[in-house]
Amino acid sequence: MSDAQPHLYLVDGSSYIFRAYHRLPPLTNRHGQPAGAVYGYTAMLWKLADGLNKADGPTHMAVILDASESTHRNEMYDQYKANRPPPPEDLIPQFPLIRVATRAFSIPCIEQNGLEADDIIACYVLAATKAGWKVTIVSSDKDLMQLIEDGKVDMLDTMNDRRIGREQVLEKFGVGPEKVGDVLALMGDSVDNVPGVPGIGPKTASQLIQQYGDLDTVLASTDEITKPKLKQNLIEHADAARLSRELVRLVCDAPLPEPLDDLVLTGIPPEPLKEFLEDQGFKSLLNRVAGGGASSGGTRPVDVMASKPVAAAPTPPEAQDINVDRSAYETVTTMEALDRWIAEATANGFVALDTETDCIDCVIARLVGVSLATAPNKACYIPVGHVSADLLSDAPSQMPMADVLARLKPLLEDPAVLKIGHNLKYDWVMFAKQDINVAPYDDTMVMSFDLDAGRGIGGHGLDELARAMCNHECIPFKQVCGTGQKAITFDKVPLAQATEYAGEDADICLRLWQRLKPRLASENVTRVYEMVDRQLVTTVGRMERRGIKVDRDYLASLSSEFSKEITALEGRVYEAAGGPFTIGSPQQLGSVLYDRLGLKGGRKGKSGTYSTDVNELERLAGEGVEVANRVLEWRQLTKLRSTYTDALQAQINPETGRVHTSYSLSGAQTGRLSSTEPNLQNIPIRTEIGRKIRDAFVAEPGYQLMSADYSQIELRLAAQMADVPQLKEAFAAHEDIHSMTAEELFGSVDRDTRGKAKTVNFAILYGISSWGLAGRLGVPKEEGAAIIARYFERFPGIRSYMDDTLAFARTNGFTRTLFGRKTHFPNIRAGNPNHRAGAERAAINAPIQGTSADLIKRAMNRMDEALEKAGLEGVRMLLQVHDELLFEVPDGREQEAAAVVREVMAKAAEPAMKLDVPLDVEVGWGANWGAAH
DNA sequence: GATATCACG
DNA sequence: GACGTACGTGATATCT
Repeated sequence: MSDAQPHLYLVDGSSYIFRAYHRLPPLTNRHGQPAGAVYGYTAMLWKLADGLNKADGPTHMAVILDASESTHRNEMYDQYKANRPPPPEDLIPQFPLIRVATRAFSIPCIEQNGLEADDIIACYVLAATKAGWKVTIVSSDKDLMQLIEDGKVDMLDTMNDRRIGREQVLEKFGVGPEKVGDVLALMGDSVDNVPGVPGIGPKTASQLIQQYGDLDTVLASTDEITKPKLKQNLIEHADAARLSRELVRLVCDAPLPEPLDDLVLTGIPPEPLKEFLEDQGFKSLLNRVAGGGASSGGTRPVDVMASKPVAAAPTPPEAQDINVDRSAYETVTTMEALDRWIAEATANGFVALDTETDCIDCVIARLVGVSLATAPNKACYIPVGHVSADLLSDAPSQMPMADVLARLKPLLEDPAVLKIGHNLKYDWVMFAKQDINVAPYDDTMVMSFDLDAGRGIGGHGLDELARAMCNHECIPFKQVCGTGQKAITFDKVPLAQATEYAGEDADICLRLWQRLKPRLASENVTRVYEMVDRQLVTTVGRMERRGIKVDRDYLASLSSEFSKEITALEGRVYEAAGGPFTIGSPQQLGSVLYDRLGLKGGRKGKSGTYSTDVNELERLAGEGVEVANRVLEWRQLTKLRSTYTDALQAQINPETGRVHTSYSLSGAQTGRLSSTEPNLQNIPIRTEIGRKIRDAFVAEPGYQLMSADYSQIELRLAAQMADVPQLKEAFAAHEDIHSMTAEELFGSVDRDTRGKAKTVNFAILYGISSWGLAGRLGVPKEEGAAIIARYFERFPGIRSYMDDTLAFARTNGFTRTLFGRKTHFPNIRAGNPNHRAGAERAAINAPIQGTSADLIKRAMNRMDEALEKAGLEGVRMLLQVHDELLFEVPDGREQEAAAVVREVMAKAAEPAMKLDVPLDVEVGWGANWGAAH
């Protein structure tokens, strides 16, 4: 390359690591320090340096960093960058590692007091172009776009591999690079706190500069401007605009800290690099060095493993056989024996435990026995509530429950003894009812969920895990208690059998813990386990115990109201159909509609039966088929009656008079909670008639129900994670996001375009297809495709977010949320394109839905303490519905409670993370849930 | 136990 | 270029 033109690559290191930090999972290095951004940075440098000797690759290279806090800009304007939040806590330790990484590549790392990285870059650009070199700036900072010159200087955004030249600048700003500074001066920059002119954003700024040529001319021509508000702002803030122009002007005449020729790139000496990669534990990169110097190949970020596994296993770790000897378990019926087990557990420092009860619902269940395990095959069962199996025999010999609990309490609350449970929420509530607060604890079900969500081993139940991880079959509950009519409760199970069953549960739980615990660190899920999900066990346990009051009489009257209407509707449907049939049977209904009445419609589904779902019925109704409407109404009312008004009454706990749902902590693969028996996360709200059900959820006398929900949280997170400036700015300005999208996509905002934009926004979150979108919007598929294309064009970050997420998922078999939660997608590499496409859509959605779940979980974990601190211990958090929390608040304390709740929810990401988008929370209250919205 | 439908975010 | 008609849940009724 002796006579080739030198090509200098200038890497904007500071801006890169911020973006890498937000875009990459929160990985840790071999020392357990956060290293996600460092990893991303290392992979990027590798890729760049690998371009040596390739067409348009670097011959010279340097990394530019910000050295000092204060520069000449602060002398001009003391508020410069004053609003900038401190970096996230787990990014701070990564800054120094950036220098270490750069040195490991033997690439110069340049910083200079009093100059920002942007200025140093400008100086080098000027010097290099004067010498006839080509320059590529590796950054996506819009300030640096001022430096672009066709054929001489371009920019490279390595996150999405995009080259930025004059054309791209024109596209973004509507003006060439030489005028970018004027546009920036008018629009200002909230991140750097460059004031700009109020009311002027990118659109107006660009238009003014296009019209008048430069900033000074704009400011001198205010009398030509017709819009009164704009004119006034330009006059009033002319000085701010001039100051802004100076703030965004890059210094390009400072002396170069290192001469140009010293930046030459001759190749990367392998030894220092190897040493660095080994120290960090970046195994996949290390393998490439070992393969022989700078090699080629993709540098997609892969999971950083601590010491053991080399790459993220696409399949779960293999099962390891265990030997279970149930005959070794002991039935404890004397104080002496109990004390022996307690001493053993205390000396051990940990103990696995399980409770047996007479009912699956922990709020009403009574304790029957407790099992403990201190080592494999070393388990015992302590019966406390067994009764005789029939009227003829006596109850088995056992200690009084009160005595046993009094002895167990110190152990269960001993801060030096870790209590290990499987789905410990259940056991925690059982003991909480006896005034025992089990702590500290681990939960093997939650661990399994955090490690293997979506991994295709089914659920995370003890029996399933024993099978998948240990090739062991647990005694089925059915075998002990029977099924159907003959089923008995556990208190009637003979002690010998009970001991084998219960002892096994504790024994297996302990073995699972021994296998799962070390994987948390090595597979980088410690953070989400410790900071989110483990704490949630007791948070949710407390909520389940509280329950929510339901007005039974009101539900009963709704029920009969619905019944009357249902009967009336049935009469009309039968009349139209020419005879009675089972409306609830889709088969019969289909045959009535399409065969007997001869309506036109399609077959659907493998079974070859007619589809009669809402879409079909609404289509028929639209064609004037009256009976379709009646069936729809009938469906709605029977659904409401059977699922809600009737079922809910039956769910009221006779002891508390309240409904206690059970939240599953490991039910939803994305990290959401799910609610069962009853499901309180799908109480109607979308239709007026359905909303009446919400009015049945009431507050105790002297209390109000207060609802607090995150506004548009998933779209906000999409804006954050995909790093879409327009969306982030719109949220920061509390604009209506669907209107803003409508403006961008269709050029105008009215009811129709806003509605379409809303659909498009959701489509994006769910992993879009042009067919699907077209179907939803009722437009031809070409138009659907065109809208998607326009969306990607207007919000380019979305495209790269999707590409990056899918590439990551394909490489690693899982995705991660901002807090590191993993969701696995075994089908992401499926041969069946249908399965694969499904996995891809789910993989695009999971980080967003999952991050939203992480956030509200963090808020929930902090809520009780925050309320207590504010003197609001009377406020009780009752329900969670994905982005909503429902509270019971003493009359008169609503305002105070709202303030605390809002604060905790809005700051849920902190201090681990500082989001660019605000998390707005809408709060309302009233006598019932319906009124609280 | 599978399938269809529909309630929610 | 084919693929398919949005992501995540749980409850109920009907029919096999």
